[in-house]
Amino acid sequence: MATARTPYQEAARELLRQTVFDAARELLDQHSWSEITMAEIASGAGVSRQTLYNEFGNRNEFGFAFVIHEGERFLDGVEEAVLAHTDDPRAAVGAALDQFLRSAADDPLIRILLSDDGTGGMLPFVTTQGLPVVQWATDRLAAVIEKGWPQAPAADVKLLAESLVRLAISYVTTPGEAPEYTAAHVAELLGPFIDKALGSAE
Amino acid sequence: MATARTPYQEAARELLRQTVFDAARELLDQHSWSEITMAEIASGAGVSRQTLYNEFGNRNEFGFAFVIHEGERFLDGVEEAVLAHTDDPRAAVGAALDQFLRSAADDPLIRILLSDDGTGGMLPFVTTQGLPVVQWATDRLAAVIEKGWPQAPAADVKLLAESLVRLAISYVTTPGEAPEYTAAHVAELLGPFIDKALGSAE
DNA sequence: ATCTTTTGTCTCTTTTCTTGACAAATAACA
DNA sequence: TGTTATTTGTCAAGAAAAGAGACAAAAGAT
Repeated sequence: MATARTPYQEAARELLRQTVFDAARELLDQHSWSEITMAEIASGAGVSRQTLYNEFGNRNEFGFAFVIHEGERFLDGVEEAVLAHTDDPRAAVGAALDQFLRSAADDPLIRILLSDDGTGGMLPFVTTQGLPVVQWATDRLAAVIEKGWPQAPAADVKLLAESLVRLAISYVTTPGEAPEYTAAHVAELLGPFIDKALGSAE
Repeated sequence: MATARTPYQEAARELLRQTVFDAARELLDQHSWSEITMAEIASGAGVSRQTLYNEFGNRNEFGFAFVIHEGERFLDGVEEAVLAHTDDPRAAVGAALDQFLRSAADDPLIRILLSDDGTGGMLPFVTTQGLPVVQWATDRLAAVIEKGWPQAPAADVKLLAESLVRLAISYVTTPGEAPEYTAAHVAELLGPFIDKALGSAE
C-alpha cells in the first residue's frame, strides 16, 4: 500500500515525538521516573526543554504520552491475535490475553513499570492515576473487537474491552499463573458473556 | 549497535530530503525529468518550493542529489559483496560488479536513467555531466576497498575504484553479456592489476 | 516572433525552536 | 524544622526554518 503521503510537517512532528520517547526510554532503562528530569530528556533528544513543554504540556502529560506510545506495541500484537480467531470469540480473547502477557514478559515498558519500588516510579500511570491509559486502551481494544464482530452491541463490546484491559493490567502488574493458564481461565470466566455479546457460533 | 543519537534537527533535515526524494521518484515513475517541475516535486512532498531551493540550490543540483541518494542503495550492496571476499580480491571485484548489475536490473533509479529517449531525461547526470556522480561513487567504493585491504596503496585503490565505477556505469547504460559473464570478464581484465595492488593471496 | 511556463531570486510573514530568565513547587540537607 | 538545591512550569525575546507572493530572466511552445 502506498504510504499515504503525509505532509512533511506531520512527519516531522512524529519524528520529534519518536525521538523524545526514545531518549526517555533510554534514560528510564537506567533510572527511575522520578530520577530523570525534563531537561535530561530534552537534551537526550537534542531538543530544548521548551519544545518538550510545547509538545506535551507538562511532566505528567508527558508520562502518559510515553506510556501510551509504548503501549501501542501491545495493541498491535493483540489486534493480530484477535483477528486470527474471528470464528471463535472465546479463543480470540484467550489468544489476545496470552499474546499480551507473553510479549509483556520482556518488554521495556513493562520492565520500567514493574521496577517501581514505590518511590517515584511510573506505576501510578497505569493504576492509581491510570484512567487515561485504561480509556485509551479500552477504545483501541473495542475498535479491534468491532472490526471482528461488527454486529455486536456497542455497549457490550465496550464493557468487555474495559474489563479485559483492567484484567490485563492487573495480571501484568501482579502476575498469577503462567500466561497460558491465566488467559484460558479469563476466557472461561468471560465465556458466557462473550458468547452472548459476540455470538457463540457467528 | 545503538543508533548514534542524532540531534533531532539532523533527523528532521534527513526526513525532509527523504520525503522530497520520495516525491520525485514517484513523479519520475510516470514522467521524464524534463516533464516534472520543481513546483510539482515540492507540492508532492508537502513542502514549499522555496524550501526545495534552500535545501538543494537549483534544479540541477537537486538532480545530482537525487541520483546520488538513490545510488546509495547500490553501494550498500556492493560493500557487502566486496567484504565477503577479502580473501580473494579478484572474486571480490567480480562479485561486486555482478551484484551491482543484478540489482540494477530492476531498480527504479536505473529504470529512470534508461528511460531517457534523449529529450530531457536524467542520463546526462551519469554521463556527459556525470563527473560529480563518478567522483562520489569512486570515493565510496575506494573507502570500501580500503576497508578490506587497508595496506593497499591509496593511489592504486583510487584508480581501481574509478575504473570500476566507470565500467559499471558503462555496462549498466549499455548492457553487454549477462551480468555473470560481464563481471567475470572485467575481473579477469583487471586481475593482474588487482593482484598487484591488493595482493594476490593476502 | 509572441505567448506561456518554469526557473531562480528576493522580501515579507508566519511558525517553530532556542535561550535565558524567574517565581513557585519540590526535594535534599543541616 | 528551617535553609539550600533542584526542578518545574511559564514568559518573553531572539534565531532559524519554512511558507507565500512577486518578478525578471531563461526556456519552451505555438
